Amino acid sequence: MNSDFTLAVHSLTLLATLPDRMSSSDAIAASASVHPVRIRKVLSLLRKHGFIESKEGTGGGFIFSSNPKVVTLREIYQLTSEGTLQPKCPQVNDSCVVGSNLENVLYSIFTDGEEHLGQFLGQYSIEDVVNSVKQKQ
Amino acid sequence: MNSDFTLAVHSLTLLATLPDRMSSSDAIAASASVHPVRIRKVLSLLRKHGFIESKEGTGGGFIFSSNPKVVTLREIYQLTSEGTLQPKCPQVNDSCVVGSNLENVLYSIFTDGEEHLGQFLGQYSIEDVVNSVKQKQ
DNA sequence: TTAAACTGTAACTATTATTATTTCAGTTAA
DNA sequence: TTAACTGAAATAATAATAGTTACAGTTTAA
Repeated sequence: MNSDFTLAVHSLTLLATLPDRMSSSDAIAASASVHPVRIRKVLSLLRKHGFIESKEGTGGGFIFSSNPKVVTLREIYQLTSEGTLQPKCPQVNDSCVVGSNLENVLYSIFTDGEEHLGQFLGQYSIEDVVNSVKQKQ
Repeated sequence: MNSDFTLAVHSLTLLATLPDRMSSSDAIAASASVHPVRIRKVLSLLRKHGFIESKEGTGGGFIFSSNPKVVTLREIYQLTSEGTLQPKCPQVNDSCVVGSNLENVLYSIFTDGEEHLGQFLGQYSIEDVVNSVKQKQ
Protein backbone atom coordinates (compact mmCIF):
# COMPACT_ATOMS: atom_id res chain seq x y z
CA MET A 1 0.00 0.00 0.00
CA ASN A 2 1.15 3.55 -0.62
CA SER A 3 2.92 5.39 2.15
CA ASP A 4 0.37 8.22 2.27
CA PHE A 5 -1.69 5.90 4.42
CA THR A 6 1.16 5.41 6.86
CA LEU A 7 1.92 9.13 6.92
CA ALA A 8 -1.72 9.96 7.59
CA VAL A 9 -1.97 7.44 10.42
CA HIS A 10 1.35 8.64 11.79
CA SER A 11 0.23 12.25 11.75
CA LEU A 12 -3.11 11.51 13.36
CA THR A 13 -1.53 9.30 16.00
CA LEU A 14 0.94 12.00 16.86
CA LEU A 15 -1.72 14.73 16.95
CA ALA A 16 -3.93 12.52 19.11
CA THR A 17 -1.18 12.43 21.72
CA LEU A 18 -0.88 16.22 21.63
CA PRO A 19 -4.49 17.38 21.81
CA ASP A 20 -3.75 20.66 23.59
CA ARG A 21 -1.44 22.43 21.23
CA MET A 22 -0.58 23.00 17.60
CA SER A 23 2.08 20.82 16.01
CA SER A 24 3.98 22.21 13.05
CA SER A 25 4.45 20.33 9.80
CA ASP A 26 8.19 20.44 10.44
CA ALA A 27 7.78 18.60 13.73
CA ILE A 28 5.44 16.00 12.25
CA ALA A 29 7.72 15.56 9.25
CA ALA A 30 10.71 15.00 11.54
CA SER A 31 8.79 12.39 13.49
CA ALA A 32 7.84 10.58 10.29
CA SER A 33 11.26 11.11 8.68
CA VAL A 34 9.91 12.68 5.53
CA HIS A 35 10.01 16.05 3.87
CA PRO A 36 7.76 18.74 5.40
CA VAL A 37 6.17 19.50 2.04
CA ARG A 38 5.18 15.89 1.66
CA ILE A 39 3.60 15.71 5.06
CA ARG A 40 1.79 18.98 4.39
CA LYS A 41 0.16 17.38 1.35
CA VAL A 42 -1.12 14.55 3.50
CA LEU A 43 -2.15 16.93 6.29
CA SER A 44 -3.95 19.07 3.75
CA LEU A 45 -6.00 16.06 2.70
CA LEU A 46 -6.84 15.24 6.31
CA ARG A 47 -7.86 18.83 6.90
CA LYS A 48 -10.11 18.94 3.85
CA HIS A 49 -11.94 15.94 5.25
CA GLY A 50 -12.35 17.41 8.70
CA PHE A 51 -10.07 15.15 10.70
CA ILE A 52 -7.72 17.96 11.68
CA GLU A 53 -7.61 21.73 11.70
CA SER A 54 -4.77 23.95 10.68
CA LYS A 55 -3.74 27.46 11.47
CA GLU A 56 -1.29 29.57 9.53
CA GLY A 57 1.20 32.04 10.93
CA THR A 58 3.42 32.10 13.99
CA GLY A 59 2.33 29.56 16.56
CA GLY A 60 0.21 27.87 13.92
CA GLY A 61 0.24 24.25 12.92
CA PHE A 62 -2.12 21.30 13.03
CA ILE A 63 -4.42 19.92 15.68
CA PHE A 64 -6.84 17.02 15.90
CA SER A 65 -10.36 18.30 15.46
CA SER A 66 -12.33 15.09 15.62
CA ASN A 67 -12.59 12.20 18.06
CA PRO A 68 -9.69 9.70 18.00
CA LYS A 69 -12.13 7.06 19.25
CA VAL A 70 -14.30 7.50 16.20
CA VAL A 71 -11.74 7.92 13.43
CA THR A 72 -10.78 4.48 12.14
CA LEU A 73 -8.13 3.12 9.82
CA ARG A 74 -10.91 2.41 7.38
CA GLU A 75 -11.56 6.08 6.78
CA ILE A 76 -7.88 6.79 6.43
CA TYR A 77 -7.54 3.94 3.98
CA GLN A 78 -10.44 5.23 1.93
CA LEU A 79 -8.97 8.71 1.90
CA THR A 80 -5.44 7.81 0.97
CA SER A 81 -5.46 4.42 -0.68
CA GLU A 82 -8.87 3.43 -1.99
CA GLY A 83 -8.40 1.45 -5.17
CA THR A 84 -4.80 0.45 -4.58
CA LEU A 85 -5.92 -3.11 -3.90
CA GLN A 86 -7.16 -3.42 -7.46
CA PRO A 87 -4.69 -5.45 -9.47
CA LYS A 88 -3.12 -3.59 -12.36
CA CYS A 89 -4.19 -4.85 -15.72
CA PRO A 90 -2.06 -4.08 -18.77
CA GLN A 91 -3.92 -2.63 -21.73
CA VAL A 92 -6.65 -4.98 -22.81
CA ASN A 93 -6.25 -7.20 -25.86
CA ASP A 94 -9.76 -7.38 -27.24
CA SER A 95 -8.97 -10.15 -29.68
CA CYS A 96 -8.73 -12.56 -26.75
CA VAL A 97 -11.68 -13.67 -24.65
CA VAL A 98 -9.62 -13.77 -21.49
CA GLY A 99 -7.84 -10.49 -22.20
CA SER A 100 -11.01 -8.59 -22.88
CA ASN A 101 -13.05 -9.81 -19.91
CA LEU A 102 -10.66 -10.68 -17.12
CA GLU A 103 -10.20 -7.08 -16.11
CA ASN A 104 -13.90 -6.73 -15.32
CA VAL A 105 -14.03 -10.03 -13.47
CA LEU A 106 -11.07 -9.14 -11.27
CA TYR A 107 -12.33 -5.62 -10.77
CA SER A 108 -15.57 -6.92 -9.39
CA ILE A 109 -13.84 -9.42 -7.09
CA PHE A 110 -11.42 -6.86 -5.71
CA THR A 111 -14.11 -4.26 -5.20
CA ASP A 112 -15.72 -6.77 -2.84
CA GLY A 113 -12.33 -7.58 -1.36
CA GLU A 114 -11.66 -3.95 -0.64
CA GLU A 115 -15.01 -3.71 1.11
CA HIS A 116 -14.01 -6.66 3.31
CA LEU A 117 -10.69 -5.07 4.07
CA GLY A 118 -12.49 -1.85 4.90
CA GLN A 119 -14.67 -3.60 7.43
CA PHE A 120 -11.60 -5.15 8.97
CA LEU A 121 -9.78 -1.82 9.22
CA GLY A 122 -12.91 -0.25 10.68
CA GLN A 123 -12.19 -2.20 13.86
CA TYR A 124 -9.17 -0.05 14.63
CA SER A 125 -9.55 3.54 15.79
CA ILE A 126 -6.75 6.08 16.08
CA GLU A 127 -7.13 5.77 19.82
CA ASP A 128 -6.46 2.03 19.52
CA VAL A 129 -3.33 2.80 17.56
CA VAL A 130 -2.22 5.36 20.15
CA ASN A 131 -2.71 2.80 22.90
CA SER A 132 -0.86 0.10 21.01
CA VAL A 133 2.04 2.42 20.34
CA LYS A 134 2.22 3.44 24.00
CA GLN A 135 2.03 -0.17 25.08
CA LYS A 136 4.94 -1.19 22.88
CA GLN A 137 7.00 1.61 24.37
CA MET B 1 -1.48 -4.65 -6.19
CA ASN B 2 1.35 -5.61 -8.51
CA SER B 3 0.53 -6.79 -11.98
CA ASP B 4 2.27 -10.15 -11.55
CA PHE B 5 -0.93 -11.27 -9.87
CA THR B 6 -3.02 -10.28 -12.86
CA LEU B 7 -0.58 -11.89 -15.26
CA ALA B 8 -0.59 -15.12 -13.26
CA VAL B 9 -4.38 -15.24 -13.12
CA HIS B 10 -4.55 -14.35 -16.80
CA SER B 11 -2.14 -17.13 -17.73
CA LEU B 12 -3.90 -19.73 -15.62
CA THR B 13 -7.30 -18.71 -16.90
CA LEU B 14 -6.10 -19.00 -20.46
CA LEU B 15 -4.42 -22.36 -19.86
CA ALA B 16 -7.52 -23.65 -18.11
CA THR B 17 -9.49 -23.02 -21.29
CA LEU B 18 -6.92 -24.93 -23.35
CA PRO B 19 -6.30 -28.07 -21.30
CA ASP B 20 -5.47 -30.28 -24.28
CA ARG B 21 -2.46 -28.57 -25.80
CA MET B 22 0.62 -26.57 -25.07
CA SER B 23 0.41 -22.77 -25.24
CA SER B 24 3.57 -20.84 -26.02
CA SER B 25 4.76 -17.90 -23.97
CA ASP B 26 4.42 -15.75 -27.08
CA ALA B 27 0.73 -16.60 -27.36
CA ILE B 28 0.07 -15.99 -23.67
CA ALA B 29 2.06 -12.75 -23.80
CA ALA B 30 0.03 -11.57 -26.77
CA SER B 31 -3.20 -12.32 -24.95
CA ALA B 32 -2.04 -10.39 -21.92
CA SER B 33 -0.44 -7.61 -23.98
CA VAL B 34 2.95 -7.84 -22.31
CA HIS B 35 6.44 -8.86 -23.31
CA PRO B 36 7.03 -12.63 -23.67
CA VAL B 37 10.03 -12.50 -21.34
CA ARG B 38 7.92 -10.96 -18.65
CA ILE B 39 5.21 -13.57 -18.92
CA ARG B 40 7.86 -16.29 -18.87
CA LYS B 41 9.03 -15.02 -15.48
CA VAL B 42 5.52 -15.32 -14.12
CA LEU B 43 5.01 -18.70 -15.78
CA SER B 44 8.30 -19.89 -14.35
CA LEU B 45 7.05 -19.03 -10.87
CA LEU B 46 3.80 -20.90 -11.48
CA ARG B 47 5.72 -23.88 -12.75
CA LYS B 48 8.04 -23.96 -9.75
CA HIS B 49 4.97 -24.18 -7.56
CA GLY B 50 3.38 -26.96 -9.55
CA PHE B 51 0.41 -25.13 -11.03
CA ILE B 52 1.58 -25.63 -14.59
CA GLU B 53 4.11 -27.66 -16.54
CA SER B 54 6.38 -26.51 -19.30
CA LYS B 55 8.14 -28.17 -22.14
CA GLU B 56 11.03 -26.78 -24.13
CA GLY B 57 11.67 -27.17 -27.82
CA THR B 58 9.48 -27.19 -30.90
CA GLY B 59 5.84 -27.75 -30.02
CA GLY B 60 6.65 -26.95 -26.40
CA GLY B 61 4.97 -24.43 -24.17
CA PHE B 62 2.89 -24.41 -21.02
CA ILE B 63 -0.03 -26.47 -19.84
CA PHE B 64 -2.18 -26.55 -16.72
CA SER B 65 -1.04 -29.44 -14.52
CA SER B 66 -3.34 -29.01 -11.53
CA ASN B 67 -7.07 -28.74 -11.04
CA PRO B 68 -8.66 -25.36 -11.93
CA LYS B 69 -11.39 -26.12 -9.41
CA VAL B 70 -8.84 -26.33 -6.61
CA VAL B 71 -6.45 -23.51 -7.45
CA THR B 72 -7.76 -20.30 -5.90
CA LEU B 73 -6.90 -16.64 -6.15
CA ARG B 74 -5.59 -16.90 -2.61
CA GLU B 75 -2.71 -19.11 -3.67
CA ILE B 76 -1.92 -16.88 -6.61
CA TYR B 77 -1.99 -13.85 -4.34
CA GLN B 78 0.36 -15.53 -1.89
CA LEU B 79 2.70 -16.49 -4.66
CA THR B 80 2.87 -13.16 -6.43
CA SER B 81 1.83 -10.47 -4.00
CA GLU B 82 2.12 -11.54 -0.37
CA GLY B 83 3.20 -8.57 1.70
CA THR B 84 2.15 -5.90 -0.77
CA LEU B 85 -0.75 -4.96 1.49
CA GLN B 86 1.69 -3.87 4.18
CA PRO B 87 1.84 -0.08 4.24
CA LYS B 88 5.26 1.34 3.46
CA CYS B 89 6.91 3.01 6.41
CA PRO B 90 9.74 5.48 5.81
CA GLN B 91 12.88 4.86 7.83
CA VAL B 92 12.08 4.90 11.50
CA ASN B 93 12.85 7.90 13.68
CA ASP B 94 13.70 6.35 17.01
CA SER B 95 13.68 9.64 18.87
CA CYS B 96 9.89 9.70 18.55
CA VAL B 97 7.53 7.33 20.33
CA VAL B 98 5.15 7.22 17.40
CA GLY B 99 7.90 6.92 14.81
CA SER B 100 9.62 4.05 16.54
CA ASN B 101 6.56 1.93 17.33
CA LEU B 102 3.95 2.64 14.70
CA GLU B 103 5.61 0.41 12.15
CA ASN B 104 5.20 -2.63 14.39
CA VAL B 105 1.61 -1.76 15.25
CA LEU B 106 0.62 -1.36 11.60
CA TYR B 107 2.58 -4.43 10.60
CA SER B 108 0.62 -6.54 13.02
CA ILE B 109 -2.73 -5.09 11.92
CA PHE B 110 -2.00 -5.61 8.24
CA THR B 111 -0.71 -9.12 8.72
CA ASP B 112 -4.15 -9.92 10.09
CA GLY B 113 -5.73 -7.93 7.30
CA GLU B 114 -3.85 -9.89 4.69
CA GLU B 115 -5.05 -13.13 6.27
CA HIS B 116 -8.64 -11.87 5.99
CA LEU B 117 -8.10 -10.93 2.38
CA GLY B 118 -6.59 -14.36 1.78
CA GLN B 119 -9.68 -16.06 3.11
CA PHE B 120 -11.82 -13.89 0.88
CA LEU B 121 -9.77 -14.67 -2.21
CA GLY B 122 -9.85 -18.36 -1.29
CA GLN B 123 -13.51 -18.32 -2.34
CA TYR B 124 -12.61 -17.90 -6.00
CA SER B 125 -11.09 -20.73 -8.01
CA ILE B 126 -9.57 -20.43 -11.46
CA GLU B 127 -12.58 -22.33 -12.73
CA ASP B 128 -14.83 -19.64 -11.25
CA VAL B 129 -12.80 -17.02 -13.08
CA VAL B 130 -13.01 -18.97 -16.33
CA ASN B 131 -16.78 -19.21 -15.95
CA SER B 132 -17.14 -15.52 -15.15
CA VAL B 133 -15.04 -14.58 -18.15
CA LYS B 134 -17.10 -16.80 -20.43
CA GLN B 135 -20.31 -15.42 -19.00
CA LYS B 136 -19.28 -11.84 -19.70
CA GLN B 137 -18.50 -12.77 -23.27
C1' DT C 1 4.99 48.03 10.97
C1' DT C 2 7.97 44.77 10.16
C1' DA C 3 10.34 40.49 11.01
C1' DA C 4 9.77 35.73 12.09
C1' DA C 5 7.20 31.49 12.11
C1' DC C 6 4.03 29.33 10.13
C1' DT C 7 0.66 26.97 6.12
C1' DG C 8 -0.58 26.18 1.01
C1' DT C 9 0.83 24.92 -3.41
C1' DA C 10 3.01 24.69 -7.75
C1' DA C 11 6.91 23.38 -10.35
C1' DC C 12 10.81 20.87 -10.81
C1' DT C 13 14.46 17.28 -9.75
C1' DA C 14 15.99 12.95 -7.99
C1' DT C 15 15.26 8.39 -6.82
C1' DT C 16 13.23 4.03 -6.96
C1' DA C 17 10.24 0.54 -8.82
C1' DT C 18 8.40 -1.56 -12.69
C1' DT C 19 8.40 -3.11 -17.30
C1' DA C 20 10.42 -3.88 -21.82
C1' DT C 21 14.14 -5.41 -24.56
C1' DT C 22 18.18 -7.75 -26.00
C1' DT C 23 20.89 -11.62 -25.89
C1' DC C 24 22.13 -16.13 -25.73
C1' DA C 25 22.45 -20.88 -23.88
C1' DG C 26 19.84 -25.12 -23.65
C1' DT C 27 15.99 -28.39 -25.37
C1' DT C 28 13.12 -30.79 -28.58
C1' DA C 29 10.87 -32.19 -32.85
C1' DA C 30 10.69 -32.60 -37.64
C1' DT D 1 20.78 -29.51 -38.51
C1' DT D 2 17.49 -26.06 -38.48
C1' DA D 3 13.43 -24.01 -36.55
C1' DA D 4 10.54 -23.39 -32.56
C1' DC D 5 10.51 -23.28 -28.21
C1' DT D 6 11.94 -22.36 -22.69
C1' DG D 7 15.20 -20.31 -19.08
C1' DA D 8 17.38 -16.65 -17.41
C1' DA D 9 20.73 -12.83 -17.01
C1' DA D 10 21.80 -8.19 -18.07
C1' DT D 11 20.57 -3.86 -19.57
C1' DA D 12 17.51 0.00 -21.13
C1' DA D 13 13.30 2.54 -20.90
C1' DT D 14 9.40 4.14 -18.52
C1' DA D 15 6.46 5.19 -14.76
C1' DA D 16 5.61 6.02 -9.97
C1' DT D 17 7.10 7.99 -5.83
C1' DA D 18 9.47 11.17 -3.00
C1' DG D 19 12.39 15.17 -2.23
C1' DT D 20 13.47 19.97 -3.07
C1' DT D 21 13.04 24.72 -4.18
C1' DA D 22 10.47 28.65 -4.37
C1' DC D 23 7.26 31.80 -3.13
C1' DA D 24 2.67 33.79 -1.89
C1' DG D 25 -0.38 34.27 1.98
C1' DT D 26 -1.39 34.38 7.23
C1' DT D 27 -0.62 35.40 11.94
C1' DT D 28 1.81 36.78 16.08
C1' DA D 29 4.72 39.51 18.60
C1' DA D 30 8.37 42.65 19.30
